[in-house]
Amino acid sequence: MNASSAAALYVLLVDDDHDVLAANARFLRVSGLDVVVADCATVAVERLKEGPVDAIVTDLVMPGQNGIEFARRARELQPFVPVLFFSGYASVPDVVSAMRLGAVDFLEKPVEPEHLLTRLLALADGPVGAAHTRGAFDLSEAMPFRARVLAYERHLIETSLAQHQGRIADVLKALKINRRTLNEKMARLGIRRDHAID
Amino acid sequence: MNASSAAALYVLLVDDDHDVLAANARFLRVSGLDVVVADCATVAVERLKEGPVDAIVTDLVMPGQNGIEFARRARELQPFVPVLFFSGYASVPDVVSAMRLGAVDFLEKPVEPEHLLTRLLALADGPVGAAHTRGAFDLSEAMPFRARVLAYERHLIETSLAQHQGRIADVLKALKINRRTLNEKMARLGIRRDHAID
DNA sequence: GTCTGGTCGGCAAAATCTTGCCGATTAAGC
DNA sequence: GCTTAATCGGCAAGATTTTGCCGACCAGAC
Repeated sequence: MNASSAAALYVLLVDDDHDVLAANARFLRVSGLDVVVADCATVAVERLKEGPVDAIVTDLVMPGQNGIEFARRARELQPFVPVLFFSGYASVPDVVSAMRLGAVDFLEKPVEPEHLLTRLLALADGPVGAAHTRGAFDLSEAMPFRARVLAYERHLIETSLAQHQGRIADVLKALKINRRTLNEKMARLGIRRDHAID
Repeated sequence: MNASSAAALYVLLVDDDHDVLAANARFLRVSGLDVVVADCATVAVERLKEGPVDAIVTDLVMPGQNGIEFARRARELQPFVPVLFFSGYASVPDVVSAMRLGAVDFLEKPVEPEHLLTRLLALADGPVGAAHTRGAFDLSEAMPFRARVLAYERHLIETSLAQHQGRIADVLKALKINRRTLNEKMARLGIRRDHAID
């Protein structure tokens, strides 16, 4: 929460450009964060093996192992660490890959230190990787409990229905649910079994 | 709807460019999918209100409501539907927003119909981005319906509890649920509100 | 035509869940 | 000690949901 006290964020900063790396590291440090740097994926991985960090900030494009590869490796070592990418040449597919891999953010180069700091601090309060760690389900406070549960029921049924090409009998077995109950729910939730034959 | 032929994917295609819309729709149809189109977010939302679709493919940039806004709205109506964006002017932040919102994919314009089809079919078998888009909920078929719904309820409650530092009163408001009911559920599900001080 | 497998929906009893009312408990303040 | 705010849980009337039983449909097989 507060970057002032002893609970400073411990950040691993990875960038192959030494000047940028140093500059950013310095800025973050004077801003109260604990920063450890690495100029390539290999070094960064070594660093991760030593112990947990609160966040990883890495360039996407680096000689040797690229950011995505590195992030994948990092996830193996520390499954829940938030990874924040930045890149000057990010293509849409790159960003998609990164986000799928669980990136919590993606900044564009040149990275403004203040901006980076803001994002990092944001990680601190807001339930971090919430977005992907938890799924698109607990979208904010928007929907009331009841509605969400119903939505989930609908999802389960529709999914199972699709998975079994709409054969009720199979869905029944898969979901271990009473036929009458399933029928009732489908009626209530307005689920039609379009998924016809195949 | 079209229940005659196959267990076709039922796709909602949204694009303000009528020509592109028509062309893509045609291609997908001859490829065996069921397609319903909309030339703006408003129409698309109306369509969603009518019933579930298997996937939504939408342009990111549209007059009126943009794709992100639309996706958010769509999620309220159908929380689990996979949303696939495409855009020709996607900026990195756009892609980040989209992915955070649970997009399963992001294509660049011009969209090659074959490519789009491939991505859509990919959704069909292996719930692709499932891991994070959907959360740990519709994992295996293992658990029976009842159990899964309960697990989801538990998740919702625990999440909200954590989000409000264990203050029941706040959870009540957030989830719009009766206090007595929440208490009952917590007792039934064996949820304790440990979440002490921070 | 007749039979069979897969589905539906009406009905009603049984099982559950929801919720208002009320008193109890605990921690913090006055 | 007394008061207030935040929670809990017992109880019971109501509201909903779940299910078994039964008859009906429809499509394909015989």
